[in-house]
Amino acid sequence: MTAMTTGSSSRADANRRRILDVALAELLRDPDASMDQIARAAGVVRRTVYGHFPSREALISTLVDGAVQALAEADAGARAGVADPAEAVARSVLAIWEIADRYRLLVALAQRTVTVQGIRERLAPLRENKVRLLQHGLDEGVFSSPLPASALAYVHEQMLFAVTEAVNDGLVTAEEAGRAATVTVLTAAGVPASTATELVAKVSEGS
Amino acid sequence: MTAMTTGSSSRADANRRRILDVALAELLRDPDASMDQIARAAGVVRRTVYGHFPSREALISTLVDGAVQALAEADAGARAGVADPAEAVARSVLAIWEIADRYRLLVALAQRTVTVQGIRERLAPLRENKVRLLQHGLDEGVFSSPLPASALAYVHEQMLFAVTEAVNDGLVTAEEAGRAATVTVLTAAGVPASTATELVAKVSEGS
DNA sequence: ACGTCGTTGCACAGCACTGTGCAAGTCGAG
DNA sequence: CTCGACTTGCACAGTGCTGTGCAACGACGT
Repeated sequence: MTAMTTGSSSRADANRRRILDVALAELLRDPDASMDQIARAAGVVRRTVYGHFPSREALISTLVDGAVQALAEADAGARAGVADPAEAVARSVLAIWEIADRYRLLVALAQRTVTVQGIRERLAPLRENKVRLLQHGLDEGVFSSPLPASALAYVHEQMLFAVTEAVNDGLVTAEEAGRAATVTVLTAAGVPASTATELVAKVSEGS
Repeated sequence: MTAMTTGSSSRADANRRRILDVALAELLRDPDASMDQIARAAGVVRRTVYGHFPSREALISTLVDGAVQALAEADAGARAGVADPAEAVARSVLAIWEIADRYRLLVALAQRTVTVQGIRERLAPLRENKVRLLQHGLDEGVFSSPLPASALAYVHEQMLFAVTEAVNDGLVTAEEAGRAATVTVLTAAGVPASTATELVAKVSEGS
């Protein structure tokens, strides 16, 4: 009774994790990837996936929950106790960039309203935090933009996506991409290019 | 023989145009829209659509060709004979914004590699022009960015998409959106916010 | 050696969509 | 009115996916 279900469940758990991992990668490549594609990519038969997740919807839902949680933690942790909005944005973007995979999954899935309807809802609190931060910066004059904070949040999201795409196409090295994306996000928010560059250099030097 | 095929072909041509129009709108909403959805939205039976287009692929292809052509013409016309890179970008973005529908269709369809494989190829010349323009601006010092010109082009694309989304969600009025998007694109390219605002005001005053 | 649990392979029903064929309509031009 | 074209409604085969059932197989701890 000491290690009760340690039997084949270790192998089973490993399979479950691997299925989730490979599903993330596969859905990233094609948001409409079938259960068969995912199963084969995980080196497993389709029937086995249904042994772990009752439906495609459930699998994706698990993935989405994990992604949202990872993003929320990264974002919250990065800018805890940071007063300056510009620096908070910089830290936030750099932190989110580290787990851009999760982020892209959400963006990709959110565009098919069919699959999972509640992505935007589950992502809403995170987005609201970002909007508040941007608004704060606009109020203080640190940021400036013809767009309202809520729209600026969209721009920031898509910007991360664009830079990720650029990395995929080999236009930017993965190392530079995070800092470059952050600088671009800040300048798009109206922060002077020189200030943004300095800030990002300062913030990312401790990594 | 004077007006030969004027018979019911006028109605037929009208149908064909309406199918294309409504297909644009429908595929914008859901890039995986079925032939039946499109047909019903056009007030027609599915079988009729197949009377005009031999396959779903052909329909989409026609749509893509039209979109690419419209974009190329708008872009080329907008910046003909404009020397300053910043002004050229401003005019180009404003012009493209006017037909953002077509643009969004391409972006949306390009993300499913399954449907039409050659979108990026057909869009390539347009993108190359943009890259050259951005490079020119970087060389002259009008623009500044940690990203290379080719990656900046991606950022610009996604930015238009983000602002369009903001308009859809009612965060920005459609009137302001074009100018706001242009200013944001310019500032993201490193143009100081004040300069960008002035430039856009000047360029768009003649509309 | 044995039971348990995960895995496999196969088969099946159900669904949604594509593309085609065909007979019966409809509408406008001559 | 009548011809010719476009359109409609229906039926059909084919495909690819989901979710489920079931029997056989494998591995691992005891």
